[in-house]
Amino acid sequence: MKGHYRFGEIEKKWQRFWEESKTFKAQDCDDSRPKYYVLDMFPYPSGQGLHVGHPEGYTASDIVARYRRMKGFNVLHPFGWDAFGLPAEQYAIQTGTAPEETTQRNIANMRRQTKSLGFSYDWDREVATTDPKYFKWTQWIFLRLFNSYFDQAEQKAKPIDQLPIPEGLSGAEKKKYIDDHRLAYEAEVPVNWCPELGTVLANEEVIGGLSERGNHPVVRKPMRQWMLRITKYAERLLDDLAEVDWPYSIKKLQTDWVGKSVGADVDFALDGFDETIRVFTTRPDTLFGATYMVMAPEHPLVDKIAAEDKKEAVDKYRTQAARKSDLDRTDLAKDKTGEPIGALAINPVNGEKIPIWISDYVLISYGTGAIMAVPAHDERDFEFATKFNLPIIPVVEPDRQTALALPIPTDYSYDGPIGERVSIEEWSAIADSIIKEVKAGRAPFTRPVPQKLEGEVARLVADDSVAREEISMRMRDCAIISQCNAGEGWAINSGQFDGLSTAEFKEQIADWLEQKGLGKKSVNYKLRDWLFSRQRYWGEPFPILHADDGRVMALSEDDLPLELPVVEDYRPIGTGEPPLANAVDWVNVTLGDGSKAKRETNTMPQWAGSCWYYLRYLDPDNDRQGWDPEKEKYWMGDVGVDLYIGGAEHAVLHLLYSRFWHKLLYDLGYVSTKEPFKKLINQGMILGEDGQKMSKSRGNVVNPDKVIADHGADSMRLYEMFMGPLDAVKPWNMQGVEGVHRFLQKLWRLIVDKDTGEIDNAVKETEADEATLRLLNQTVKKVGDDIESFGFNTAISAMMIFVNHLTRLTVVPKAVVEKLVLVLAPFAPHIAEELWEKLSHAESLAYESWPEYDEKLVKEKEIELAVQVNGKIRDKIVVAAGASEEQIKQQALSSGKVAIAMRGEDPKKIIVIKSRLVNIVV
RNA sequence: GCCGAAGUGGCGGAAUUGGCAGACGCGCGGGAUUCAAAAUCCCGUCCUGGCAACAGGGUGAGGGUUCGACUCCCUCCUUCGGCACCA
Repeated sequence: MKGHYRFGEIEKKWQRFWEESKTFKAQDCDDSRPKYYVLDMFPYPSGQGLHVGHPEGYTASDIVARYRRMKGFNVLHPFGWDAFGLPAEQYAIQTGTAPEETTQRNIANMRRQTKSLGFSYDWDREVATTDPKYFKWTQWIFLRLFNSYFDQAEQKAKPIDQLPIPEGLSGAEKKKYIDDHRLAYEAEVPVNWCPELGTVLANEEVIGGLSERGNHPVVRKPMRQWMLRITKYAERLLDDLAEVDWPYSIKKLQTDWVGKSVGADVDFALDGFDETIRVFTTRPDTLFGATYMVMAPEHPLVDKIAAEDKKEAVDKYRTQAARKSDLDRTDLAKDKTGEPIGALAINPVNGEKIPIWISDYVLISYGTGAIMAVPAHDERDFEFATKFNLPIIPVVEPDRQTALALPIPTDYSYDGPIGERVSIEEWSAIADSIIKEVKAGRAPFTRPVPQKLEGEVARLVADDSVAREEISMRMRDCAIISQCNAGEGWAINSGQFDGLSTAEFKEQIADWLEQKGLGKKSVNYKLRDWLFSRQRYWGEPFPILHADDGRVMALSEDDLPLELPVVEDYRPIGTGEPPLANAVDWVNVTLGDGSKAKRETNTMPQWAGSCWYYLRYLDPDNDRQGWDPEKEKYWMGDVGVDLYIGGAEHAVLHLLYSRFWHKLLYDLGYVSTKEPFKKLINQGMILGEDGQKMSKSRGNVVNPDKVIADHGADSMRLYEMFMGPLDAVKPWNMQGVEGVHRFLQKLWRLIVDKDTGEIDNAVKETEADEATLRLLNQTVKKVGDDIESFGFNTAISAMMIFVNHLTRLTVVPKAVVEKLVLVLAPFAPHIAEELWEKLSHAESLAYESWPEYDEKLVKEKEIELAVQVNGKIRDKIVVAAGASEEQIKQQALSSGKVAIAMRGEDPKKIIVIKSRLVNIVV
């Protein structure tokens, strides 16, 4: 049976052909064609190999790449390996196998798997982040960070030698000043230290305060770390999101991660001390409601101002708080803890003395590490105040709708120095007095009535709506006090500011504070500087030397790459020093002047290599530069990477870090766009056949090698695209693979004679009939449109419909199947090439023009319209495509079924939607 | 708790963005072919009633807007993903 669809042979044949002919080699700087850069998020080469989730994104990007080539674009479609990573290091610790070796083996296997799917990558541009020829430039970019500072006024990075240095600094001060402005700097920051394992753990390796492996306790321990000043770019990272075409949800995630809040810094004087405490608040309009102050336990001023008799309690609380990991803190979020420190702050707006507490719900790392607490209008402060019986003063009156939604107070009371004591028992008395006032003729108010009061007083003022309103006005403070209201509204209890809206108040109080020298407008971000060092072996070494005299020196560019030393033992040494500290010969360096220095023994995190790989693809073999500026200009053009496809798990960190590095490179003139990735698409996760996440322990992992062996790469590609929308989470179904495989079989049999393997006799050089021609044009249009809008599943469906149509014909016009083969090619390239060859074309179809369609032939000649009577379909009519509204009306009314449904009544209105339906309203 | 996405046949999913709900595929039922099977082809397949023509119901639940709602608005429920005291 010569003519069977032998996908195995065909796929190998064409993969070899593409590889040998370098069919997909991208031409640098070819100005004769528009460029198109399609990028996949490169994978970590794991020992598990490829899983079926990988080819989903890769197939989608490959379809676009192949489609764009046929549309005449010069396409850059590269691939590579994010090859540094923990698993290889863990394997090294367990077995002694060098991570380099493991990594090479895994890359070889995954490269084989990736190639077996027939993706049109330009393999000549393959990169691996672990290759010294690659990480030389990762280190080079680090040096750019180290040797740059951020000019606040111009909002951009500049070379450090342009940093203006204040007059009169000593040599040491000057050096410190410079170091304090570098975008890469060293700092003592707390990390997850596991004494038992003698190592530092990543956050995800710590579960409930214990190490993931071995369940040993983990503590926060300050250690010297490299940090990157990403926070300097916070504003630009937010602003430039407007320039990119990304899913809304990803933009939102990034926005929230940066976490900009606008508010004011306010200085509170201390009773009995010269110092002031600065707080940051987004609600300066609630200053009059600040009834106490909270400082983070770690706040440096605490020691100084704590009262003698409180010191012991304060110390105790601090040690407790220090022992909590970040996780513990959040676990205990519900139950607030704290300790008064016996000092008073003075509220600058009204001179009230308010107590100062410490509590771990205030973070030292955000804002100023101290807050003014406004329990009436902040959930956390409210919780704290009710627990510790602190006063609550409402200073914002919610609008009517919000007030109505507030539950009625039950038994809340407090004994604070400010504000009145309120309890449910007193309500009747208050209500009585209100009613008296109302009867005395006070003006009406538009306030809601607390429901619980209604029963008691409604009787008295049954027919007096004015009274009801008045009562509710008087009760509002009770309602507000009993419940925290974080919303906006109008100022009350706020002196001369009463009556202002929240927005107006914020404006005015900021000016007022500034005038009095008590505060100013201020902006804060959640974003923190990037902890950029790891105590690991398998990562990029820092190109940094620590001289014995304390100087920190960068290697010169000529000394790059700084390669990893060969070591015997991949474990960290017990002190917490990274494994590189074991490599004594590597670590110790004699400088040109004979003095000694030690190399940095931390390594860079996995993010480093993936931050800029899209640039290395532009010029992967360049050993003089990270990339050639001309090539960068050509491929990155005005918009950067045209299409970037990858998993949503990188929505925040990878994309944010990449954007940060790109902006630095932009500031220094190495790249020509503000943003690296113009359009971003996330592929959704593929679940196992049981609808669960694929995992070895569940035994529901689908092996791509097996799918390809059983059904072929084309079927695999087609199925992954046919499953549903690219970004949806969807379960695998092996019978679905067979379904698309049958489609390819059907197409094959349509064109190839099963005995001879030649073109089937039914395929003839002949004119297509009208219906076939119309469907062909519709299919070509649909497939093209769907590729452009990433609707691959419906594109495949359209091709299936067309193939089903063709199989019913006795004679199949050759020109028609040729176009079909061309539109199928991006999806199932192997079978398409084979059929194209059988249709007697000597050249690969990879650069064949995408078929044109004729808009006139896409349109139907006759259209079936649904006829509704009062919105219910009663009949269908067929009209000519160009029929007028009047003609359609007449034809609709002449239907017998319609007449019955109308029951003899006259049409009140007839709605005609051309090419859709007619609705007769009676 | 907050934020984001999504709920459509037995299953994956379509629906020109307010206009014939269920395209296409899977599965299932029936038939053809075959000594038989696989493969292939044809017919059927949202639910209820009916031999049928047909009638009624139907897109997580309830309400609303509209001649007309899977699509827009309000309330609620469920699932998935992210964040976690950020003042």
